[in-house]
Parts: sequence; structure tokens; C-alpha cells
Amino acid sequence: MTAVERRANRLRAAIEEANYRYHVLDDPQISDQEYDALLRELLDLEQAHPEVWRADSPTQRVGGAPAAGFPPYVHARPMLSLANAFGEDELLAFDARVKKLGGIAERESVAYVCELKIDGLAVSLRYDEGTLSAGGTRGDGSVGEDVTANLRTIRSIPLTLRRPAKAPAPRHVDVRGEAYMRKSDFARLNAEREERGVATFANPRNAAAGGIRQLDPKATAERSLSFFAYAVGEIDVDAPPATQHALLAYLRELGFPVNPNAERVDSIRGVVDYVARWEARRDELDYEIDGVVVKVDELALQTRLGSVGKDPRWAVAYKFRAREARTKLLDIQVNVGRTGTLNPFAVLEPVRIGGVTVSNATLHNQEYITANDIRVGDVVTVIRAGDVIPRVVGPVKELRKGKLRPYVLPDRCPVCGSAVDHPEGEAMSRCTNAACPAQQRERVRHFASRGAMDIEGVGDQLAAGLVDSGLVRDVSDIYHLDEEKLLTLPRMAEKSAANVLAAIEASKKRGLARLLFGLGIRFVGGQNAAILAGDFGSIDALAAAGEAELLESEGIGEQIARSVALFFAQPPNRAMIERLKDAGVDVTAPRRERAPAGALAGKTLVLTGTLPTLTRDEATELIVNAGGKVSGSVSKKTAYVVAGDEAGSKLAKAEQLGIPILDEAGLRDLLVSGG
DNA sequence: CTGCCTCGAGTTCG
DNA sequence: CTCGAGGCAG
Repeated sequence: MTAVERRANRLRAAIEEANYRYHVLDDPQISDQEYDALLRELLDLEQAHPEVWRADSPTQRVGGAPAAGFPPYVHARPMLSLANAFGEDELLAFDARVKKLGGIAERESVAYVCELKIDGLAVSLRYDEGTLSAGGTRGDGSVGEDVTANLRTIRSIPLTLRRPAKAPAPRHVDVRGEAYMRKSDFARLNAEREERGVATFANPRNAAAGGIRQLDPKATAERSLSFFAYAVGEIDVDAPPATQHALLAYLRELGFPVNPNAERVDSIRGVVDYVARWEARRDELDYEIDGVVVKVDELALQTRLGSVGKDPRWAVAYKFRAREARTKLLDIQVNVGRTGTLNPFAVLEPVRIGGVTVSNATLHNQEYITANDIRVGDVVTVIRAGDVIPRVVGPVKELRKGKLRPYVLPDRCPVCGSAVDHPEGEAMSRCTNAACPAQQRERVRHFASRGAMDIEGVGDQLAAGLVDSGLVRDVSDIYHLDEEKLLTLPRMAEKSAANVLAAIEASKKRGLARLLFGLGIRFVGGQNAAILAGDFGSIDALAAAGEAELLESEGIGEQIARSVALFFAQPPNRAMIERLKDAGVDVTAPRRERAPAGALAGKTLVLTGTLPTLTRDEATELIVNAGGKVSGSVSKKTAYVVAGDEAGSKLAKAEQLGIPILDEAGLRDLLVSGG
């Protein structure tokens, strides 16, 4: 046996196993991407070495045998699967092949219909004389499972067809589409399951697939599934639609929900554009999509192109970059934050998700780990959702081998060994030692950070170096550094030492608001710091204030007042403040002017996405200078939302609440006119 | 007491 | 961006 044959056989075995687990057991053990990669390799191999091709190769069929539990559902015409395309090149190659096989000149364009590829479960619905008579899953493409009773529970599936206004009604039709779960329904379902203490679902697709295959239709109904129609199989009607987009319109007339974002484009350029647009906007949708389905619009041309093996030659599935993967949880380690919080994070076997390699991911706190039953040694699902930040969703329980111990957060600080405090009812555990080196490092880093004293050159590395070398114990020591001391640090020569000292000097003038924020008093972030600075005017006045006086300030309640008073009551903190003053740090602030004037007086704005020319900070400054306020979340009280590129959920929320949305130009107009 | 509306804190990779 | 939690109005 040649090496190529051996590899091909291996691939076939692995793919068959994956098919069986996916279709029959409903329990996939490899991700869709891994599966695609295997299939792709086998396809390439068979193409390059025709001698290893076999008629029973998994490349020649779609899936596995139907599972027990449901009667078989025989498709009148096979439900095809689609070849995948990744990247623009493969789309262009698809177009070129369509033209070649369709006998179309290269410089002419082919019209396509682009449809979002919903991440759900493909199903087929049979209507006789206008009434839903049966429905089944795709299964292996020719035979699926008869899940008629369950499909009937999906409210958006019509039980009887509507009579089209102009077109004739079909005597018989098989309608194909996707059963799926909305993200909002998914969130509700999981929240409810969490409350009941039942295992949550990793994603909407799993919840939908599981829902369709419930033996009790009532259980399906409780999942609140939805449906989009996108194709027909067998159809018996006079004058059937002649194009895919006409077909979609026809389905809509028959009473089916059809995804509103489908678009007909004149050429492959339009496809490329559509794909890019939706890859960027996928998070705005209330359902998961994993790509775009591209179909030749002319049905006559579709017929002419035909199919090869299992794949039609007139359609292709463009797959977005994956954002979910499985990998092994090697270890759980703990960071200690600025406020002493113990932050567990996952150490993962590195895995590529959406173009980046992920090796760490946050686990939030003990509660999160326990609720999701995440254990070291588990294979876990990791996602990179709308944001960039990876998250461990949960373990793949079926893959758990042997006995794994539930994780318990250490009861001693992993950095300094001090006792850990976990107050009743709070999510976070805290190291009780204020002098904990980890906390000191983080406090220095925070103090020097952009929103605080903004000392350029003092970041992670230098902050750690300063604390570990003993040069800096609290932030006031920063202002008592000199060249001689700095030069004792590694990677620090005269030039960089001078830069750092200059940056430190410049930071003395930042004013009380930023200083207060920089001190890292619990509950005092940028906003509260600005309020306190404006009300008290100097750090001495603030230090002298009692809790009662602090409570007078807007937005300052008991907890915050207590925290502030406690900070200034501690002798080491008082000493630190004296040393800051000695060094010439500005500890005063202009008293807040009365009623803010300006074009945006009293208005609250929310920023989202990236603006073309302004940074977030600059935009905030402009708005504040005009008397407005910038808030982080959209609510009924929001006056305007300023949306830039790649705006996320906040834009969607604003649309939902009917709040006016501006772009950067609109913001500038508003600053001048005042709306 | 409940349900908004905020703010604070922490997060990863390139 | 998300989650937790403080502040406050009803």
C-alpha cells in the first residue's frame, strides 16, 4: 500500500466516524472546521491521485444513516449539500467554472443570489393540496428522519399555504429551509435552564438540532424554534418561477418566512461585496450565520450546470472564518488584579479561531467555573464572539475521560500566600493583603495608564520591574525616582531613563480627577473621580470630608462614600498623599461650573464603533466640552448614538429603541447647531 | 422591593 | 464588550 493510499484510508475512516457521530448520535466530536479540513484534504488527494478514488468514499455522499427513534423520511429529490469556498479567490474560481461549464464568455457576468447561511438544521416540508403533510430532516440527503409532529410546533412554518396573488398555487411542493433558534430565544432558554440547574447549551445550533429531535413534540415547542425557507425540491405547479430570486418571492407569497437579507447581484463582484458586508455585520443579526450561500440566479442555467457527485455545480457555500473551536484545557491559573481580585483563566492548548491563535481565555470566577462544570483536562468549546475576547463556553462532557476533579479556587493568594476573602453573595474572591506584590504591580500600572496619569513608558513591564526591584512600593515613589535608581533596572539605559523621567514630570499636571482615578479607590472610576474632584476641589478637602459630606455628591451612595472615607483614613495612604504633594503633583481641580452650557447641554450620547477621523477620547472630549455626557450603554435616556465602522450591539439596541443615530459628520453638525 | 440606568473592573491578541 | 453591582426612582 502506498503512503497516499494509507492517508486516504485514514481520512475516510475519520470522516465516516465523524459523520456517524454527527448525524446518528447527534454528538459531534470534532468541529465543523476540522471536519471540513478532513473532507477537503481527501477531495484534494482523490483529485491528485485518481487511483485511490473509491465509489464508497465519503466524498461521494452526504451523511450517515438515519437514527433510530424516528421513522425514515424519504426525500423525493435528494437534498444536496454544498461545496465550500473560503476566501475571495475561491469565489472567483467558482464564477469562472460556472462560466466555463455554462458556455458563457469570460467577460460576461453571471447573476447570483446571495443568501445568509443560517446556522441551524436543514429540513424539508411536504405540502399536498396546500396542506403540510410531512416534514423531515436532511439526514444523508436521500433519507432523513420524519419529524413532522415537531416541525408543526414551529410557529413560522405555515400549516396551510397562502394563495399567491398572481402566481398559481402548487398542487404539491417540497419546501426546503433552515430550522434555527434565535439568539434571543437561545439566551432565554439557557437562562431558564441555568435557573433550573439543567446543563446549558453551547450554541443555538445545538439547541435547535436537539429541539427538532425531541421525541415529545411538546419539548420541541418549548424551544421556540424559527424557520426560513430558501429552496424547493419537487414541485408540481403550472409556470414555476424561472429564477432563484423569483422563487424566494414565490415562497414568501405562499406564506413562508424568507430571510429578508437575500440579494440578487449582477456579477461575482457583487457576491464578494455582499460577503464582506455580512461578515462584518453578522453580530447585528438575531440568529447565527456561518457564511453565505451563493446560487446561480437563472434556474435554466442551474439545470444546465447540473451536479457532480454530491455537490451542485451552480451553488457554493462561502464560509466565514470560524469563531468557535474545541481544544484542551491544560490548566487553570489565577491572576491577582489591582483590587486584589483572584481572576482564574484557562491555559489552553493553542488553537486557531478566526485567524488568531488563542492560548488563554478568562474564566471569570469560581461561580462561572462551577456553573459550567469546567475541569482541568476537559476538551472545552472556546468562542470568539462579536468582540475579540475569547471565552470558554463549557466542556464537551462526552469527551471527558476518567475522573476529573472539579476546580476549586485556592484559599491562599497564589502570589503572596495571604488569606483570601470571599464575601457572601459576591462573585469575586479577594487577596486580603494590600501589600501583595501583584496588587502593587497592578496599581502602579493602573496609575500610569492612559485614563489616569498617562505616564508614557510605564506599562506592564516597567511597573513590574519597579515594584519587584523595591524601587516603588506605592505610586508616590514614582515621583521620587532618579536616573541612578532607574539605571539599576534591566533593559534601561540613559536614553530611556531620561524619557521615563520626562514622562513622569509631565504627569504631575494632570489634576485631581485623573489622580483620584489613578489611586484606584474601590468604586471610584473615571466618572466618580471627576464628580468628586469637581465637588471638593482639592485632595485635602476630600480627605477631610466625612461620609455624610461625600454622600452629597451626585451618584455617590453609601458604599462608595464608605470606600472613599476608608481610603483616606488609612495612615499609609495619608503618607502617600503627602509624598505626592511634596513631589509637586497637582492635587487640585477647578470647582465644577454650574449648569453646563453648550450645544449639547444635558444630553447623553453613546459612542459605538470606530469613527473615521476622531478617536473615542477625542469624540468624548468634544461632546463634554459642548456640555454633553457620554455614557457606555444605550437606554431610553440616550439622546443620540454616534456610530462608526463595525458598530456592534449598541447600534442594534438604538435602532430597537428608535434613538437617532449619527455618523461622525452628523455629530459635528450637532456640535455646531445643537440639534 | 424591583427594575432601570449607570459605572467599575477585567479581558486577549497583535 | 460583558458582567456584576451600586444608586435611585417608582
